[in-house]
Amino acid sequence: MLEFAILGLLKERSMHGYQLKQRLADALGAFWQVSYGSLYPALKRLQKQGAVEMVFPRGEVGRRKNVYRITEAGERLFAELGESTQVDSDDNGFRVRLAFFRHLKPEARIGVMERRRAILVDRLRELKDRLASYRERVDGYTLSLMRHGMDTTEHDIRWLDDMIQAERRANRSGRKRRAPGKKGVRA
Amino acid sequence: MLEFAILGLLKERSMHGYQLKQRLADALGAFWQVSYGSLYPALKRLQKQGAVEMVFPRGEVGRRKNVYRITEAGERLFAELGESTQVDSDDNGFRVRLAFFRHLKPEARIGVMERRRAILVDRLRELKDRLASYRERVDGYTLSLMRHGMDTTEHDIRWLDDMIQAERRANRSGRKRRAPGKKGVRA
DNA sequence: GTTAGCATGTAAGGAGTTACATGATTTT
DNA sequence: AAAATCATGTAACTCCTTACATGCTAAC
Repeated sequence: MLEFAILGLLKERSMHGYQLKQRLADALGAFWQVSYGSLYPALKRLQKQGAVEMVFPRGEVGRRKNVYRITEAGERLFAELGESTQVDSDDNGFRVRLAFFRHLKPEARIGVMERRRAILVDRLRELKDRLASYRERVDGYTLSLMRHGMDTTEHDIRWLDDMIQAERRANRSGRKRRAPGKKGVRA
Repeated sequence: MLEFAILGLLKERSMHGYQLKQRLADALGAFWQVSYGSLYPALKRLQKQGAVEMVFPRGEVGRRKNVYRITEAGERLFAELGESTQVDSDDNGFRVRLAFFRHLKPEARIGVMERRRAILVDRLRELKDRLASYRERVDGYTLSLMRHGMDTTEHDIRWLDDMIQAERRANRSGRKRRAPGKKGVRA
């Protein structure tokens, strides 16, 4: 997830680690805080893999700032991670991918959203089933937890439906157009 | 979190690992799936700490089933973990605690919910601030993510408020339910 | 001239997962 | 007798965190 986010940020422009953390906080700070202890090792891993490369060979400008640029291999890795089914059931995993959706192909976007939707529908059914069979046996707190979980999941599904619909509309009209309008995503 | 959940289940009745996993799936399966690869080692750790003990010295009844019982030390550990501020910002951490709220003292319950509320209020402010300052610069997907995050967080806060209120009402009125000293919990 | 912020990194550890490995018991 | 499910466990790994350690640079 972190490597995907790093690549997504570097697709916009080359940056150094410190900047990456700040930009990550801008878009996802409310849900996900990354520490340097995971960020810098992740950058090194990506460099070793050849997905990113350093723009200045450490120390060129006098200031110790390691600016990284995404490579061709990195672009491929980004696309691969963005469509990976490995993180579909991870709530935050979906948020992170959504934050970089603009860099995914429209078909990939719809695929990710529909897989996510299927997982939420499963979760909803699971909650409904449990609630139906345990209603008498569970305490009020657990009941409240389940009911709130159902509400939230239903809300999430409606949100996804709106986004899927908007995406399809955008794809049908004007094949070259980018993301749905800034105001038009939610009804 | 896992150790807290195990202790919470064992407070109700003694069980073996396999049963623990099933019961965990009953209450929290929609949010949290635990694997045996973490469950069994956790039980061993708890046993080594003296928080749980085996009821049958392995193999007594012929059947290889390790039934665990919570100890006095385990009860103390449960209460400590239930009030720990270490997991307040973890969404699932709160759900797990809620599922065992009935075993916490009323003051502890209110404390946990109010700390959770404060974190959600922070998250909401963070989202509002980011949205206000980045509205023009972020793409439609990120915008939608932030707006949906705000909606969800507001919904969660209202839910918490209802629960806090209900808890306070219950504490003020029904003080006579359930004496604090339960001695016959064994067996 | 010292505090705050910029910038990078490592070591140890936490809290899990997946895959593997085994065997007993119940159901069909 | 085969298949399903019950039951326990380990090894290797993932992906992150916290705490530590360093030094530069801008601002007050």
